[in-house]
Amino acid sequence: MADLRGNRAPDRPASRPPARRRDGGPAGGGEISPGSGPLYRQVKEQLVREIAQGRYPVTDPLPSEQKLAARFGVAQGTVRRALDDLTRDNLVIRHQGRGTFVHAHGPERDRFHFFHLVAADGERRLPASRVLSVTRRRASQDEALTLEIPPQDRIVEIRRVRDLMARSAILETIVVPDALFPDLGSLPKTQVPNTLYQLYQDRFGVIIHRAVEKITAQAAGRDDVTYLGLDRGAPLLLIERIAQTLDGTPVELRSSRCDTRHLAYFSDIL
Amino acid sequence: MADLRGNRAPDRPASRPPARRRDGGPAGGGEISPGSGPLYRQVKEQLVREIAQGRYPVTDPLPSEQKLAARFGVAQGTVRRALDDLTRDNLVIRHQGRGTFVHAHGPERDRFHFFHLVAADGERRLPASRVLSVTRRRASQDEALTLEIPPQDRIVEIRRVRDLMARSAILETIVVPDALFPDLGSLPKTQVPNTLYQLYQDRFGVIIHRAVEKITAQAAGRDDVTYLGLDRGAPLLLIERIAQTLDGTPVELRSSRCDTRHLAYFSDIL
DNA sequence: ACCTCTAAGTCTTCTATAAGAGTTATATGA
DNA sequence: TCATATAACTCTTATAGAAGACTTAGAGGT
Repeated sequence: MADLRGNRAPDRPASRPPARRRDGGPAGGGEISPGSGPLYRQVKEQLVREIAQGRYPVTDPLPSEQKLAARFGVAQGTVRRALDDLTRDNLVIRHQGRGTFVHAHGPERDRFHFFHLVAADGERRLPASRVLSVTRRRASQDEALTLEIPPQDRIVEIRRVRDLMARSAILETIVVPDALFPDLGSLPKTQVPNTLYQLYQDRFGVIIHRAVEKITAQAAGRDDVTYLGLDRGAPLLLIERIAQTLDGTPVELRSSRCDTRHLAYFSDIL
Repeated sequence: MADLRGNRAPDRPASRPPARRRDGGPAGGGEISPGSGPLYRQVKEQLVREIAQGRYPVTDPLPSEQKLAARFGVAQGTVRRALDDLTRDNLVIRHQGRGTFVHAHGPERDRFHFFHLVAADGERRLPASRVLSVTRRRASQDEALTLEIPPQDRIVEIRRVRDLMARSAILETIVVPDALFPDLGSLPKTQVPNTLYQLYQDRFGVIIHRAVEKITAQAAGRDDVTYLGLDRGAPLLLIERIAQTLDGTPVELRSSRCDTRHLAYFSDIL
């Protein structure tokens, strides 16, 4: 495997990619053989596959542009084009002189990229968490449907309250498939870290790549009164998030009920 | 003006850019003269300036890569790098064989890029608008501050109700500086179009480029009861948007009060 | 003997250039 | 009117050198 250039002769000079153009003439119709479209896109898609299957640990770099170019049988610039695309898709991060790394989760990324709630004073801080419960149970019909797991499959549910500015501000319920996160359900409450995505990544090899959030206004119910100190029926913000991995598999359901008296959701439209 | 290559000799062959590397030797210190940083970034910044000042009407294309390369005295690939950046910043849109155009507003872009409210059934539709009033008045202190205009300056306020699925769903108040939008305040209610950003662009040459939205939950007040048919105190979503032009000048304040019983705000985190 | 600093070397990504291929619109002739 | 060139444009690929970061060998001090 490796060479993307299709069914040409395997006489690659190894040090200098041949000055080919495209596979197949301009008249040909199908061109389905080894992958169609621009070379750089084929390279990109192959790299996405490899990253998705966890081939490159976040601690050490991907093969260099030169190595990848040799492996795929294309020019270094073509690999570079693909890697640039991966960079703007937030899949990898590159450091001149050091190498290219799979973009890992950490406090920074979780705070700025995946956490959009900002205190009234404008300060962006990651809240402290107080875990209420960690339980293992069977998925509801809705949960199984959105997580794309068999009905009645086991899931792990984490409930927690997050404090912002010494105030209980967010009541959060997190649901993940038990199959993907073995032993997570047995984790003691005190051992659940604040930045869960980092845990998913470091302990279970699951990298959260994108998320979709649905935001509505709700009236405070019993739990909201208990844990957030809201009046019954007071307006609160409900954020329902579905988080996905690289290949689009939904792996986490998260509903956050927020007291927006001292808190707001911020969204940038670029 | 034009040539970005600094204070070199003006002996450019016009058809073939010289094979230079950088201005100044590696030992030199300052290098402040014509602009620092990579060439492609200088080209990009120059293009942003020209686009921001409305030099290229949205109807016809920018100069071709070759022309720009000749004008700036760089290679075509360098201009291309700059234009690619502008593409991913949503400033321009490119069509192979046709040309490069300033990315214009229209129903499509307004619907998918700047309108994040989606009906419960998942359908994405731009709502119909019913304009309540168009008035000219003096800016409040807050409004003047966020719009960065002199206090007490004149502004135009548009109030309207937007219907989604034959239901009054959004109560919207829009505030823009009168100075930037002459005669907008005199527009009859029936003449206010649905997609305002297209109007800003086509009639006033103001291109909205990015926006920041702050979302909170609120209790329904008197107006909400009147126009949205909500019960007093019922929870609703308040979206406060500040829209900016290319150069970051805030030009529009928009507050949308949404009945989220049949509507939700969607946010994609990529 | 051991530690510290320095400099060369090597490996990495970044920048700039070039040329040919593909796409689209327009002009031209049957 | 329709087919066919033709011109103008962007897109793709390739190559070379520059810039940055880490490794390692060696000098010099303690």
